[in-house]
Amino acid sequence: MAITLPDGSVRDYDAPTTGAEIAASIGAGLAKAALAVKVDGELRDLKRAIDHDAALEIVTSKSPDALELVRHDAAHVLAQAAKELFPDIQVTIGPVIEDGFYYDFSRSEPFTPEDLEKMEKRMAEIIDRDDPIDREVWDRDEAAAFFESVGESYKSEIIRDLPADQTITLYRQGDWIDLCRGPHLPSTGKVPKAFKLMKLAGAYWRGDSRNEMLQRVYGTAWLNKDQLKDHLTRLEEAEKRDHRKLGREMDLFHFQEEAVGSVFWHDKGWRLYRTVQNYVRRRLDAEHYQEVNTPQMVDRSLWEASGHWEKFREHMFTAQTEDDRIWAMKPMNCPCHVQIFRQGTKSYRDLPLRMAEFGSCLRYEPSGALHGLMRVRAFTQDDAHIFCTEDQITSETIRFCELLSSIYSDLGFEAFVVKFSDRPDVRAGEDAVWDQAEDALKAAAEAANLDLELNPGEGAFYGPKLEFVLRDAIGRDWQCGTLQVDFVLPERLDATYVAESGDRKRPVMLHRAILGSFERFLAVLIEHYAGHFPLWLAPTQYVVATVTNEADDYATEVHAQLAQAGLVGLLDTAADKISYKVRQHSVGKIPVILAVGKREAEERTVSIRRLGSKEQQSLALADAIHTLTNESQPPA
RNA sequence: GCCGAAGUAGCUCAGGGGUAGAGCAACUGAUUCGUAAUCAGUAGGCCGGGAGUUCGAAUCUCCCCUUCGGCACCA
Repeated sequence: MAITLPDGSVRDYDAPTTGAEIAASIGAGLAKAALAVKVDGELRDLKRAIDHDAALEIVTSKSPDALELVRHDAAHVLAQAAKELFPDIQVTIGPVIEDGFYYDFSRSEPFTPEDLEKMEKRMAEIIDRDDPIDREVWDRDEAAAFFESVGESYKSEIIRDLPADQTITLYRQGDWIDLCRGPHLPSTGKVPKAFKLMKLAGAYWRGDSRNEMLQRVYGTAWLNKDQLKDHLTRLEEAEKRDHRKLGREMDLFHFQEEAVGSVFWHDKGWRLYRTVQNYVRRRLDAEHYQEVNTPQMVDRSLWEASGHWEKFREHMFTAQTEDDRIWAMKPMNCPCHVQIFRQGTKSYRDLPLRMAEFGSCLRYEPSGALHGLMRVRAFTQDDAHIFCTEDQITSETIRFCELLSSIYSDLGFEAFVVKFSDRPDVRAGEDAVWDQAEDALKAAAEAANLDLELNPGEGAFYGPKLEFVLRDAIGRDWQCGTLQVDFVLPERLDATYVAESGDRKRPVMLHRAILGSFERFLAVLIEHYAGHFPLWLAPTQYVVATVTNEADDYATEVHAQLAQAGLVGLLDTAADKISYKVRQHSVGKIPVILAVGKREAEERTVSIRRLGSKEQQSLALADAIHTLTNESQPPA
């Protein structure tokens, strides 16, 4: 039997053999380091028989697959530990996730943080035992009966639902046996002690809120302790830049109980908001969007016509007036934009018609969904609808993508990925219309040179969508932009235009947003920059701080000239030490500190210190104003 | 909405049936100083809200609200 190794060499073995034996025949070191094998590209247990010619690769901790194996085994060790400590629980599933794993258990009593510590300790003991992990193939019915007999009804339910042609495998480690597809490490001792149980949470069985709630234990697992430490450090860094914390510290906004899910924007936060909004408005103007503004409150009949009443009624704020009319606070802008489109007769010559609104919407989001600025009940979208012909979908998509990537880049985000979400189970419109919409959007995305990740079944109820997910400074992803093709709403709300032929036709609506909502985007922006905004975005751009009161007059003049040049900043003439002032304003994340003392006053210069730098630069006042004015100009 | 945890000064937190605490911030005064903390003093609280137990509740019990971590949801 010929086994081809990654370096191209071919070795001959008697069949059957195993990955473990092959590794041993190559070298004792490799045998020890081996975690699993790849047979013709398929990841397998080291101990599983190999009985045919194959390309083979020994997987060690250096392989890209190692982390996944280790995390998967850590999940199993957790399940074993939990079962040993709490024999009355049922185990369910425990997959690998980003940075680690989780395991869902069924138990009437909630786990406590102390239980978490116990489980972690027991996991270490199981690893020390170094129990061999062995694969067994079982008959389906026997396996289901077995799990039923030991009180593991979730496992037997999983088995019953597995596809008929799937081999049922169980893995035995020590006294514990679990249903699993594998592959696994050869023994529990191979799991590095570089894991940590992170948190407890509730999670629905099979992800369905109609099902019972299980108890989920989250863990993080790595190949070595250094990696674990790095991960924990990254989490601490993320916590420091949490927009809720920075929002308070930088005096940008607050929330309070009387207005759950709505933002109280303070002076500085609102300045940031306006800066971003004004920037986006200029970009839209340049792209020939019409900016409109539509009613906050609209009679329910419009939402019934659009289909939103039926689908989202319980998530809408409503008001009833003396005349018994029911009004809905608009949860979105599209139906209103169609009303503007319907005013007067539109011609094909009017298309594409790009209608934009900084649309303030209200949605009664479920209480558990609220999260700082990221998910609120009152928010403003940078919304627009492009009314166009089918032929224009491609060119409008390309145009939009160019605008979007340019705006992201100006705002400091260079990387983003695009997801394509197609028809959901519950939807409006005929399948033929969906075919048409999906094909059109996909073709347009291809024409725009986008690399698409597929996101099946995640489209809006009226059409497929592209989702633009940007990556922030510490590698986290945030969905912000969207582009959705809609053939349904123009039909429902009876939007038409007169075609070249003189016939009335339905326009296509492209729903699109770049930031998504200002609230959410500003949260992302705050966290991306960790509050250290570039000058054009910073709500307070500079502070003029005196070294002694002898420089007060000059400092006042510097401040006045900067303000005259359009910059926003502070004057600090308090009788404190300059080092104290530097600290105060650095903590306040003011990007530029201009220190002026006797020397500067005499020479008519300023000493500039940038946030995050210990360097100082002495510049003539006029040059400093010139430099800072240039730097504070928005990109467009 | 569901599971779990938490709400004490502006912030971070201690206290745990018998008069409400600290550090930082704030305010007042002094300090005139060269790039991340000068000194002293003052003020600040219905201990998230409501009910109950008790001679007495910030503390114990119940209900509610909000926040946090997840799940579900996200037009």
